Amino acid sequence: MAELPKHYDPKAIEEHWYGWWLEHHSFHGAAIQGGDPYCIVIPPPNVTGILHMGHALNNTIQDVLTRWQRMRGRNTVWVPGTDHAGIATQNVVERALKKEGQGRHALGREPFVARVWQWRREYGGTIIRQLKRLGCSCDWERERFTMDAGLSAAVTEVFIRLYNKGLIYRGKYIINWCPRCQTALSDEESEHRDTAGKLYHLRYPVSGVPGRTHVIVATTRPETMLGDTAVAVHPNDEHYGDLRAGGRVTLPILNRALRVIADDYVDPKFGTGVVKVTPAHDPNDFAMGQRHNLPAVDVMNDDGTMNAAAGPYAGLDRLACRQKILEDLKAAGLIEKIEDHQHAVGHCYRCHTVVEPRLSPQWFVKMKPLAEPALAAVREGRITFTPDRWTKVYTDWMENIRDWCISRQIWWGHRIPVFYCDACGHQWAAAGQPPACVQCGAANIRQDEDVLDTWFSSWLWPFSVFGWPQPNADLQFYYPTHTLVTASEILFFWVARMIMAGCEFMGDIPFREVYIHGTVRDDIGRKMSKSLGNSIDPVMIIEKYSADALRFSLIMLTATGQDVYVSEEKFEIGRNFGTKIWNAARFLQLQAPGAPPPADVHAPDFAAARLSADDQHILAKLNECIVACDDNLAKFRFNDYAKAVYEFTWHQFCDWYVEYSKQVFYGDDAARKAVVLGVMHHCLATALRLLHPLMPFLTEELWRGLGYNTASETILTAPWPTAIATAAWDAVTVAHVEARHELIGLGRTLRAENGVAPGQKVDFILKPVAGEAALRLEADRANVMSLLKAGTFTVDAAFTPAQAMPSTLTPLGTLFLSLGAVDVAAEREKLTKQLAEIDRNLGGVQAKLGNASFVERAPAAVVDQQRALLASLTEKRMKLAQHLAMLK
RNA sequence: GGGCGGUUAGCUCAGUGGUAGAGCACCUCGCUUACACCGAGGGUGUCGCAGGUUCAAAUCCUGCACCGCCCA
Repeated sequence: MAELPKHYDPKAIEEHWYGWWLEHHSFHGAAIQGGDPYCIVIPPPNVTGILHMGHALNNTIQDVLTRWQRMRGRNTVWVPGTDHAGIATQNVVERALKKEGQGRHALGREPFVARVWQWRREYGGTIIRQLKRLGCSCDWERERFTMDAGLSAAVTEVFIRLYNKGLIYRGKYIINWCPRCQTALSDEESEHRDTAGKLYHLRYPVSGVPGRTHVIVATTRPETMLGDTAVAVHPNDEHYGDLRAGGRVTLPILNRALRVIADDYVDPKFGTGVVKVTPAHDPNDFAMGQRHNLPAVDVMNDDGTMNAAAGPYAGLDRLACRQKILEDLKAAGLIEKIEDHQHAVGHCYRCHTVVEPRLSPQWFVKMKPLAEPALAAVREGRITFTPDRWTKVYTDWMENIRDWCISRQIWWGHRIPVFYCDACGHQWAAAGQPPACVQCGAANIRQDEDVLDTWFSSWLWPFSVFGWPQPNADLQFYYPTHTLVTASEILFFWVARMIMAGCEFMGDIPFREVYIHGTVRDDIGRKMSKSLGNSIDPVMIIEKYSADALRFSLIMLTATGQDVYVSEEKFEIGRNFGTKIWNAARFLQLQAPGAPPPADVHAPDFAAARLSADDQHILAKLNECIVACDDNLAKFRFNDYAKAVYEFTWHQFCDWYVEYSKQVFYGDDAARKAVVLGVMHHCLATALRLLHPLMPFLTEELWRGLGYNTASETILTAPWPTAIATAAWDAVTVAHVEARHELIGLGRTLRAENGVAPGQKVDFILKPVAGEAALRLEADRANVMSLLKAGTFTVDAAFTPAQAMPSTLTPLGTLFLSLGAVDVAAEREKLTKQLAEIDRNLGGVQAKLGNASFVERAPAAVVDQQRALLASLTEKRMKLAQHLAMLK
């Protein structure tokens, strides 16, 4: 096999292996293959979208889970697709039309929709291509789009069912209106932002009450006063008894008589205790209007300009109207005062225009009946959230759920399947295009003009992607899906609604566990956004650092459910790690050039007797790593999973085992070499599989490059490593190796402290502790000498330095550095410092053990641990004191 | 106004009762035949503040401050 180049070149390799996987349908699963299903449905990205870091994190996590479960042998399917993003996509196409000097109304509905389809064919595939570059192992043969025929049929079916059940109704209520998009929005689509505004205190003239010429009302939107039909006070507020008894309040400018009503909603302590009531432009005022039979006067047009009801202001934009009204009121002396006021203002989530609460005829879904089973599913633990704190957020929202406004006044989307008969007035819901009225047979019927909220199709995603309502084997097999991975932003928009839809239409939950990850932010904690210009483009990172590096770095940095701060340098973590593994593989390859790896790398028969202490140690560490990977993956602790592989590969395998192996490979014990080579191949083959979900490309390249592909051609379907139950190692031996690592570290410090040049060989003498240490160290001699760059390494239980020698205490004994000339004063100072540190610790331990209630109440194990600590500190202290005494 | 999250080494974050950790950055030395995208060594902390519980608190409880998010 060809020698690997010194640096990993990801570009060609990523494209090559992704192509290979696609060609071999490696990501595809189907019910017919049987087995244990594991399914994830992607949160469908917006078809107009381009990949950002949030997508990169979200999809890397899904890919990690998918690849992990696939390797574990489950029948795994990750269903990808996009949503049609009604408002966003329509906006994009309208902008394009505008450039051509055209508008959608001039074009007409059908040609416009055709134009959107054309746009989607040309540009709608961007994010899908980007997901492929990220390495996502989605089952692309199942790619879906919410406007596809099948998914559209699901939408219609669901609408009709709910309609016939009486859960969909049309009515005039206050909704959030975006004057720019000219459509209604759901409550969730109106984003509240704290905005610095003004609170205008206005005087409304009063007559018929002695001593009262006016009342003062306060508002943040003075232009809405034109729609006022009452003023309200609290029923128990004595200040306004007179007003309620016989006062007449007049609306300035329009000179409309306003009713005076008493309603609990009014907070008598806020402002003057009088509020203006505008039933057509405020949800609370609307509710009051209902209670008191107030007329509702709508003063605005769809585009945010004032209509005829606004009298002299008709035709003005709402904000221009506000200015003009304020001028007029000021001239009339009707402004009491104007205060600065912070308040939350709704903004359109697509175009960020200030949303207008407005009375409008719209379609709604009655949510309470749907929420109950969905709430039960979570309360009973059939669906779990990770992190758990989201459970409460979910249940709070569900308990206070409000009806869902599902109609949109746009053209791109699923048209509401409701038909009206102009002849008999009948209204009904039906699929397709009915030729005539189902009641009177008249032919002049028309379909509702509105389309549905995009989320009205997304909430069906976990079953519509499998062809529901058509019965089929895949739906049966993969539903309920297993894990849903998403960001918290769409918990209400999407996650909660999917649970409701699943319970209602499938009679079962859509998924079992929801993992909610954090938001990707820039390195000073700001959300990445185009307008701030602080976004890091994942594709640029892939170009520069590789997809594997992007994936590994992101995961390594993301603590479970916490936000992650990234900057470009962070991606060096993954790149460097990739290169490290690459070079470890090269090293291994160079030890047996041209030879295939041992046949049994995956299930080696390690005869314990032939394994050295270091062999046993690395196998024990590998086993710990497997356990940690499984444990952390099962708990969605992806960063700890990444760290476990990183720590094993870099620090255990490369730093210690590979270094140790050099002694063997440079020697001439062929049998030893064979064993070490076998252990190394086993470690690397295992580590590659553990790492594959995170770094799919590099691991595939090495899997084949090192010839591990005998049993499984692609690492994608290679069996996930399992922890070894019967230990091929001895715990005491493993502990000895750990202690020896410590000894070597301390020996290196001794060299550095005493100014020994890195390349210079120098003699060490160890006065071993009692027990097996001396014997074991004899066996380790070559190893210790090599890693300490020792000229000689003498183990001598009877050693007493004849002169001043630098020394250090190690778990295996006192290590002396043999130097010609020694800076005695410096050595004394060092040892004195160490002695002081030991005394400090000793003091703490003695205080604890001297405390009767500690010995009495603390668990025996803790007390024993402290006693052991006392013994070891005491011994260390004694030895240090002896050495110090000799330094004279 | 209600809720949630955060506050630990210069930075980003683990740690969730028993002697404070990682990665990065930084400093010193080294291009030693896997790797300078590297190796060896180094050191950092009143664990936001104030009380309380406990033999023992970064960790549990209460209150407060600041930062962020969600919902009104």
